[in-house]
Amino acid sequence: MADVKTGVNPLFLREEELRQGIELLFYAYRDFTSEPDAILGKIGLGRAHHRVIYFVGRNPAITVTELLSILRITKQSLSRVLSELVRLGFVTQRPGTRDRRQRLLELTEKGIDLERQLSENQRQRIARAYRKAGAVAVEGFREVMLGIIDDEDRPKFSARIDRAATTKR
Amino acid sequence: MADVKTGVNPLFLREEELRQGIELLFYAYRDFTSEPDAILGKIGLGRAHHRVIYFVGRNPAITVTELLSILRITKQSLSRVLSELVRLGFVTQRPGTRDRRQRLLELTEKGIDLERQLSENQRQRIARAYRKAGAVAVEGFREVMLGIIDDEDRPKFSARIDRAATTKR
DNA sequence: TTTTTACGTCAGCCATGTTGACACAAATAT
DNA sequence: ATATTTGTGTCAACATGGCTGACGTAAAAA
Repeated sequence: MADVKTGVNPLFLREEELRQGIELLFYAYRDFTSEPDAILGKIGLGRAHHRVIYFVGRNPAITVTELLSILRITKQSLSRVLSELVRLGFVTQRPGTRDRRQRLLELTEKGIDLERQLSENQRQRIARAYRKAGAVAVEGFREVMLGIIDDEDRPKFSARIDRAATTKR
Repeated sequence: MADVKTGVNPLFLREEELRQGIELLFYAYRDFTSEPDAILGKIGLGRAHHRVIYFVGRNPAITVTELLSILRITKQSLSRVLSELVRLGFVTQRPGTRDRRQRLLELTEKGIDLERQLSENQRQRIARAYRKAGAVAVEGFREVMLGIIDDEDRPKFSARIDRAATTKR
């Protein structure tokens, strides 16, 4: 508030800039999730289902523990959603070969279809934004987003490594 | 999948790029909200309270209707959270002067303190990311994020206009 | 053989969203 | 002047998706 009076404090601009960053994240996430949510709503599913379908599709044969570490929710919370998806035939489970306690998760055809439909929307939104902003801006976007993300998850965005090489099934 | 076999399909890279965009948003938002959530949890509040406190702090004398249009939730949902904040002394309401049906919302000292504490965390996260990425990247980040946001909310990010000039109280 | 790990389940609670219905005062339109 | 619309609030009921705590089982690892 003192900044308003002085009018020349560079910290005011900085604060304003940072608040814009906060708001960009809020609005982008709000709009980014709204359409898939609407599609999901029609078939009695929610955003939590979307996340599971997305990450299982993205990481075929992912284990429950790995999925939990991505989502950062409890196994009880995941269980509810995951067992619904299995029951409804979107996801299959099969025991791991080296470790038979594991349940490796995969999308069924039906699951792949739904995943496509949901993320198509989001991909289009991103594609539109990327196209409009241009390659340099996209690189800047990536850098800033990576800086916002906790260190431990950044490696996920390095030139994509075959997960089979780093995790044992 | 066909892309994997051909190995040279440029659409594969594009798909990968877009999926990375999706994931950047997921992880960034997850990490961006987790620390404020923890602070709020200790005093018995949640993310919904944070959003209200944030936008009331950002837009002093905002009306309930305006707040609803930002948050895109129902008035019943807002009511629960807002009346708690008023009851706990974080937010005050006063009737509008030109329109006495309105309840103009403002943060109390206590509300300002909490807002500071919560968004300080987020500002620091953004500041760190901005610093690391540099000015050009930040501009790219802004452009892409604006492209992701629905058209109608983009004007909010133009060189900040005095709200008093565009909305009547 | 003991301990740890991966996974699951039951039960209950909380936060935050929804819809629908009703109410009232104030502003606006006819 | 009266009728309608708008801004706000409230009650009630329900859904989703988090959480904790407790307990169980099979398989892997020590």
